[in-house]
Amino acid sequence: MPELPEVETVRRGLAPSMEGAVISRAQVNRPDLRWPFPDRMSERLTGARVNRLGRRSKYILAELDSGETLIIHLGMSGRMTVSGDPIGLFHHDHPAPEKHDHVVFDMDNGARITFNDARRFGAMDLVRTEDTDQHKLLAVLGPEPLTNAFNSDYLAERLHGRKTLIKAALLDQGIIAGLGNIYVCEALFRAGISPKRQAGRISVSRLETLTAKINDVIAEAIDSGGSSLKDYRQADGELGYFQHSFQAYGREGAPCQRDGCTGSIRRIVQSGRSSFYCPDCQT
DNA sequence: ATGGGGGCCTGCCGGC
DNA sequence: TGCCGGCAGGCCCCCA
Repeated sequence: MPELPEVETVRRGLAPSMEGAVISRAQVNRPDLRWPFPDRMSERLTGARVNRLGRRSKYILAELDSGETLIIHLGMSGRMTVSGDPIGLFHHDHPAPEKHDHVVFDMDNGARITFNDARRFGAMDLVRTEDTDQHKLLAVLGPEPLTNAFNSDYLAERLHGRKTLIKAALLDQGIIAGLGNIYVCEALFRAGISPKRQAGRISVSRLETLTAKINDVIAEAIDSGGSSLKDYRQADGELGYFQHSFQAYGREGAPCQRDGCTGSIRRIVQSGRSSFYCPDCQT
């Protein structure tokens, strides 16, 4: 599920309940997700105050006053939902536990944060906060959209000479961090670039367009997620990801929405993943 | 170095 | 109604 905009939406949803609050109880219901949890994770989290909730790419970073940072990845199916009342004005019961509730944090403000992940491709780890950037999972990440480091000069340099498909290159978190299959499809559609084009054979001017469209689609998706935050606390945890309307992703057979284009969206499989694109206007 | 493909898990959906 | 194959928004790791 979660690419950068969804993870940022989750972060914003959790922040009011977690920042400044102490984890009074950390319930860990199994020894691992994708990898084993760090040693004594529950003990290291219990009693710690969350100074700040940050994000790097698709990772949520909970900076603790213990000097450690909890790194959280949602994988494909991970969800983090809030129940209870962080303001403390009203009494709210917590919903009954559900299947795949693997980690549950009770905060000292009454909020409960539940990490649910059916497929268990998610992950959690603890790292000394000053070593966060050097963590194995984070050290290899490229720049994110919407930062100064991500620009067309950078992209041109990284793609120069690369024979891999542009679709695969944009999914490579070491080149650009935070994109997944959906937003790569959407950005390539907006830029009019075929997912089948070789990464190193795209003109600089088209890479400028691509850079701008990546930034646009990510910013719009974050805004869209943010606009649904008022519903964040609903019991079903629905974040409204799917309210975002896609122009290519998932629209196989549907007419292309680009002005003047009479083509229709096709689905092809590239390196085992679906790509949705318009063969008429993405070249 | 680069790239392609397998594998990790469970749930859901469509077809028979 | 039940079974089965295919598919899913991620990412590490192994191999050529």
